Amino acid sequence: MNSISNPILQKLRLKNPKLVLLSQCSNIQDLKIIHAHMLRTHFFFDTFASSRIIAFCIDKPNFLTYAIKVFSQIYNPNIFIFNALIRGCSTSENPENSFHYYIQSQRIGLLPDNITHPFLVKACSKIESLKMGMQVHGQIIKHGFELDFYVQHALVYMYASLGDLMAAMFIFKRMGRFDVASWTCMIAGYHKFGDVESARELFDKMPDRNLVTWSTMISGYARNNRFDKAVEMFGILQDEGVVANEVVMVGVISSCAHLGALAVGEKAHEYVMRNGLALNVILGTAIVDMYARCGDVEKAIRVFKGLEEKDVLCWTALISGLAMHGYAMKALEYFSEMEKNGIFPRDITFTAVLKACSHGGLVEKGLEIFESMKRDHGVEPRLEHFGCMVDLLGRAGKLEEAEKFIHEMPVKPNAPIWGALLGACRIHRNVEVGERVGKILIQMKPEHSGYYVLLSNIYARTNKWKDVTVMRRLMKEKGVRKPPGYSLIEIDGKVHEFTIGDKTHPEIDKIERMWEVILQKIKVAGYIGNTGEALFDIDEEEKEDALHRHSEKLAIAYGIMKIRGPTPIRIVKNLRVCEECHTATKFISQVFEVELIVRDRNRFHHFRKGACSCMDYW
DNA sequence: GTAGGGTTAG
Repeated sequence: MNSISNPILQKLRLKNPKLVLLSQCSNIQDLKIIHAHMLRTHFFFDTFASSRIIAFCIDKPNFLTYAIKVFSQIYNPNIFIFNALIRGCSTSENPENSFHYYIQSQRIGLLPDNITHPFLVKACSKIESLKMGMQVHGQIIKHGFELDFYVQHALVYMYASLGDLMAAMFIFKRMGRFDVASWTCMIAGYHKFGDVESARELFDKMPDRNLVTWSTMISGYARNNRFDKAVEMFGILQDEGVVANEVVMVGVISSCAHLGALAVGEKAHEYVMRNGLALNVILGTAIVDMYARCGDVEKAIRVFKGLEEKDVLCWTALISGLAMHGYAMKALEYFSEMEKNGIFPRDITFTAVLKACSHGGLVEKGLEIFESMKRDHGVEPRLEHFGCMVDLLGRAGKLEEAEKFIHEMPVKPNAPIWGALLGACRIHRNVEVGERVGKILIQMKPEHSGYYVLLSNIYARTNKWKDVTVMRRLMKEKGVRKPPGYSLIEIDGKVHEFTIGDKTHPEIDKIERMWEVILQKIKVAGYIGNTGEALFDIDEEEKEDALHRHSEKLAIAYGIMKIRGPTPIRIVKNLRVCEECHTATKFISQVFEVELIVRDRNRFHHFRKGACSCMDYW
C-alpha cells in the first residue's frame, strides 16, 4: 500500500500518534501500518507509544499473540505494559499465562500496582485453582493491596466461586465499604459455585441492585439449570419497574429455550422489541435458538433473516435448530448459504450439520461433509463429530461398519461414542454388537445405570439368566440410579412439570382419569399397550406400570385437557422418549386429530396423523 | 507526565 496516500498515516503526521492509534485503528492491517511506521521513525522505542499497541491488541482475542510478539520487542517494559498483558491473558483461553508475566515483572524488579492483582485473581477463578488463588492472595498481602476495593471484589468472587465460602465471607464482611458491585461479586461467586440459594438470599437482602445484579441472578440460575427460577426473576424485575437490558434478556430467553416455554419466550421477544433493546448478534442468536428449541422453526428462520449481523454462531444456531427437527435438506441449504456469505464454519457448525445428516438419514452426504472438514476447512474432527458419524452409520443399519469406524478412530472413543452405537443396536435389534458394546460401556462408566439395564436386557433376550442376575446385583451393589425423568408443558404462560409417579400436581386426579380415556380410545384404534420387557432402553425412564405413568403421558393428558383448537401440544422431556410412549403418541395424534411436538434430549418429534417426523429413528 | 481495573451474555 502506498504509505503517502494512506489516510491513517496522513493523520499520524498531523496528530499526536497515541490519539490516532486509539481512534483510527479498527483492524490488524491498520495496526500493522502504524506499527511499521513507528518502527521506521524510531517512535516505537518510546515506551508509552509501544504500550499503546499492546493496549490496543489486548482486549481483542485474535490480537493477543500479536501483542505478545510486540511485547518481546520492548526493551524496558513498565508495569502498565505488564498489567495489560496479564489482563489480556486472564480473559484468554489460557489464563495461566498471566502468572508467567507477573513472575517476569517481579524478576526484572518491577513493583506491582493496584491494577496488577485483580487480573491475577481473575485468572485463578477462571482456571478454578484455589491453590493458585491463595498464592496470589499472599502476594497481595505482601505488596499491601489487601484493602484495595477492586482487589477485595476479585478475591470475594474468586473464593466464593471456588467454594471457599468462609474465606469469601470473611473478606466480604471486613470490607470497609460496599457498593452494588461488592454484593454482585459475592452473588456471582455463589452462582459459579452452584449455591443458588445463598445467592438468592443475598440478592433479597442487598440494599440496591443494578442491571448487572439482575443479569447475574438470571444467568446464574440458567447456568445452574434452574431455568424456571430465571424466568421467575424476570417477572420480579418487571414487577419492580426495572427495565431490562440485552444481557438480562439473553439469560431470560435462553432459559425459555431450555424450558421449551414458547409463550413466555414470545413475550420476552416482544419485550425486547417494545423496549427498543438492541438486537445484537448475541441476543439475536438467543432468540433464534429459543424459537427453534421451542418447536417453532419457521419463526426462528424469520427472526434469523431479520438480523442485521450474523456471525458463525448465529448461523450454527439456526442450522442446529433445523437439524433437531429433522429438516436435513434445509439445514444443508443454510450451511452452503453461510459459506457463500463468507462465514467460515467452526467445529460446532459441523456438529450441527452432521447431526442434520444423521437425523435426516443422509448417509452419503454426511460422509462427504465429514471428509471435507479437515481437507477443505481445516477443522480437526473432535469426539462429537466422530459420534455423529457413528450415529449416521448406525441409523443406516451399518452396525459393523460403525463399530469398525470406532476402532479406527484416531482419538480414543469415549462413552457417548459407544452409546451412539448402542442406540443403533437398539433400533436395529442387533444383540451381537449390542452385547460387545454394552460390556465396553459398563467397564468405562460403571456408574451409568442405563448400560446395565441394556446389557441385562440383552442377556434376557438370549436366555442368559445367570448373567441377568449378575447385572441386576451389580446395579444394586453400586447403587446406580437413573436420572429422574420429567416432562414439561406450558399452559397459559406457566410451565408445568411432571415426573414419573408424581402426585403433586393439583389436578393430578383429573389428569389420570384423562389418561384412562385416552388409553381406551387409542386401544380401539389398534394400540396394543405396554408389551412388557422394554428392551434396549438406554436412558429412558424407569419401567412403568399402571400407577407410574411415564411423565410425558401425564403431560400429554394435561395438554389434551387444556389445549383447544388447532394449537399443537408441545412437550419437553429431559430424557429420550421410549418406544412405548412414541407409539402411543402416534396413536394419540391420529385419534384426537391433534399435532404433538415433543422435544426429547436428542431431537424433536412432530406427531401428525399417526406418524412421527423422526420416521421412528431417534 | 501520559494510560488501565471488579460483577452479566449465544
